Amino acid sequence: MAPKPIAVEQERASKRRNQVLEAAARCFRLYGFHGSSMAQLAKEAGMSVGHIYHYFENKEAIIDAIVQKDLDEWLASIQHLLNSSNIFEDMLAQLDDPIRDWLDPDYAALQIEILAEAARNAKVVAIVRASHDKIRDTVGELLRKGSSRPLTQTEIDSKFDLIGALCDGLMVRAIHSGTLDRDNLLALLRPTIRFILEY
Amino acid sequence: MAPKPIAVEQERASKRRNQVLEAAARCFRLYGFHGSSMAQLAKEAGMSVGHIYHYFENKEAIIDAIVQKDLDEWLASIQHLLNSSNIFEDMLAQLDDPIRDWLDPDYAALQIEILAEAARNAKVVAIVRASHDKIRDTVGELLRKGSSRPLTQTEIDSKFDLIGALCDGLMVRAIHSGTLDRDNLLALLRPTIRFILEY
Amino acid sequence: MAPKPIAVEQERASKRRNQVLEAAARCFRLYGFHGSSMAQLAKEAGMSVGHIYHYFENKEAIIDAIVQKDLDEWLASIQHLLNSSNIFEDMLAQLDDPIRDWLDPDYAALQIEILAEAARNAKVVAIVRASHDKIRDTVGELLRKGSSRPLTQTEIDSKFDLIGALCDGLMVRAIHSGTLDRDNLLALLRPTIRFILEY
Amino acid sequence: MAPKPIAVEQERASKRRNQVLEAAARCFRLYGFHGSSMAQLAKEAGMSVGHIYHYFENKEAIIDAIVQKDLDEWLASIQHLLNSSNIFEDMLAQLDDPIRDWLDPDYAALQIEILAEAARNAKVVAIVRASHDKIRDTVGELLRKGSSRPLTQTEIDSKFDLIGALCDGLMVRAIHSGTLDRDNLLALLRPTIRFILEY
DNA sequence: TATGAATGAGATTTCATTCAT
DNA sequence: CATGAATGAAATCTCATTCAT
Repeated sequence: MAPKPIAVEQERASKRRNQVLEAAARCFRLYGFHGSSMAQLAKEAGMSVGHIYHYFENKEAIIDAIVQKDLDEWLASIQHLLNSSNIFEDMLAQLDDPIRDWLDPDYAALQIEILAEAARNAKVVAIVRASHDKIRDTVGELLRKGSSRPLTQTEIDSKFDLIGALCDGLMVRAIHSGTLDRDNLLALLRPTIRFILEY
Repeated sequence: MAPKPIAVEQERASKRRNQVLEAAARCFRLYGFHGSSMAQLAKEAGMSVGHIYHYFENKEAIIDAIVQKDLDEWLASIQHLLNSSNIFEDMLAQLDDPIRDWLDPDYAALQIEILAEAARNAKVVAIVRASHDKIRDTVGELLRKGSSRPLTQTEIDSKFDLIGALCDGLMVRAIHSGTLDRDNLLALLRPTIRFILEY
Repeated sequence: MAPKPIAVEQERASKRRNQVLEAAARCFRLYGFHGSSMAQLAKEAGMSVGHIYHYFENKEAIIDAIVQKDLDEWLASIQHLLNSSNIFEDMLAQLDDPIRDWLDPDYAALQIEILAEAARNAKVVAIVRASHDKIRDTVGELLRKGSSRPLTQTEIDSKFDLIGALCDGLMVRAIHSGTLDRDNLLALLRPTIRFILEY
Repeated sequence: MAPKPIAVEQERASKRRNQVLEAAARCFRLYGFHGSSMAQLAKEAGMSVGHIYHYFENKEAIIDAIVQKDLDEWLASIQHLLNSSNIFEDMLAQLDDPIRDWLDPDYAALQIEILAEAARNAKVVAIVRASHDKIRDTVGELLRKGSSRPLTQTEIDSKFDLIGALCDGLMVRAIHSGTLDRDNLLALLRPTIRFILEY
């Protein structure tokens, strides 16, 4: 019989790849990169161990793909602010959703896992830094556009890093605090970020 | 031969235990909990693999002890502020040293490793939370003492969490940013913390 | 559509089979029987993995076919000497070409691979021995025809085995000597073979 | 309790290493380097799989050691001829034992396995060539000493290679001939080698 | 005829832990 | 107190073979 059209094949392959990535994300969240075995990934993905290797060269490649995907989504989520006419107010107004993510232990667990891997794995740290640089550029532009006065590059950098540190830090505390009171936190977070933005 | 006095024996044992913990800390910083083998720990500690099991029940116990030790040192490092007469000013003045730690990639790597483990390991998260609660109490008292007006518990909590998030977040960024400009950062960090303290 | 004539079909099939065998020979030379995967063979043959199984029952069958083919070619290459009127002189005069083969590392590698397989694989050793017996018969006849005096069967056998050993041995040395000086070797090889022939 | 004397430990370790090598030689003879699994080696050596890795870095290291050991024994077996006063006659007289080895299918199988590996494995070919060069030097000296007339280096080389080819070739034929008549073969081999030696 | 997705067994290697000495 | 030989389970990865299309 004739082989199927290429487009159909590719779509199918891409679906399978995603199937693996989603299974991997679940496993990695629960057990970490090195705590998740290929056998677990395979079971979770509903696929044989060997077949995963049709889509990914090795386990490392799955980790890389997960990290890349996660950062891409992050980057995409701030792009729309570039078109805002009142950037700072929009940022502050839309703080709720990201905060929900950062304080979600599942989400936080994967972020921390990525960080821990980045601390020792050259390939992963390269991926993280490349994305981070893009985010820095994007947010830098947001800060410049939204500011009421001209900012030097070092001012932009320190504002970016401090706001970033607040976000990352909340994520960290989502893990080691028993429970955080989100509303209570937001009540102080908002004025603090405004303070930094307008400093 | 006459048996040695018990006190001497115990001191010796305690020394050996620390020898292991210090070796473990070095390994864990470099390779992570799961990337460090017992053989590596033994080599680094100048001791046989089997002998480590005289001092620690298993690898897990070493991890627990490292985590506990790290948090104890953290806690100890803020105790002296309780006796200060001008708490906020002292805190801000003494920000340099901790910042140096947080931005040190080696130090940061171990903290992240602990966090990642805490995200999945019930015993470790219990240790971290117990210490965290003590720190929360101590810092809470500092905030109460140092504040110019009476604070509600929720106010104290949010201030603590936000300042804590800033610290933790800087550590995170020490890993995924290439290099951070410490002085530039401090120039904005100090007023931001002051803002939170005095809010 | 009308089915194609059977002969055409068969010729096509035979072509495809050879395509696989030639690809296999290339792979086996480079990586050995067990170092070549079916995926490699398929790629080299410009054919899908699954399709190879239309022409060969399994990998073993490909190995068998390669071995058979190689020996058949060997056998064919000495047939024409049977018609020679001056057998020994023709043999000695035509020594150059086979020597070139035996000293060619690529050629030698496949022969050794076949031998190594024969040492452990009953089917392969059977194929090799069957061919070997035919070669023994053919060369035996050459020796009888070319000899100036009547030879006993044991004399023929030992002459055959010793000349054969010289050829096989040169091949072996092509692998483990860095480089052999072919001309230098021929200068002594020719009189030695003549010595054996005329003994 | 006090640790044992180092010498005793080392002897024990060396014994264990040999235990592995002997088991490996048996397996490799029967199933080849790549046909023998670490599990088989372990079983044959009466040792757990993991423990083999205390003595050898990996499977490759075992192969290398086997190859080296085999060649060392070969080299040792010809050293005593250097002290002979009638080298050629001694060589011819002592031909029986080596011939027995070369025609032993078990012995031959391992040699062929080594060759096949050498044809593709850079490390193994280096080991083989290094030993081969030593053998060439030793035999070269034997040829020079035993010869009745002065020999050029190229003459020595071709004599060495041709005699070597005869030996290697007999080994090859031990595998692919059903059975060889050793006495019959020797009756022709001896004069042939004498012919080469005295050419 | 032709594809390549899919499987699952098996290979090498690592490592926490135990135990005889 | 001290060693490191020894185990065995589990991890990653490869590959011959099958099968739906």
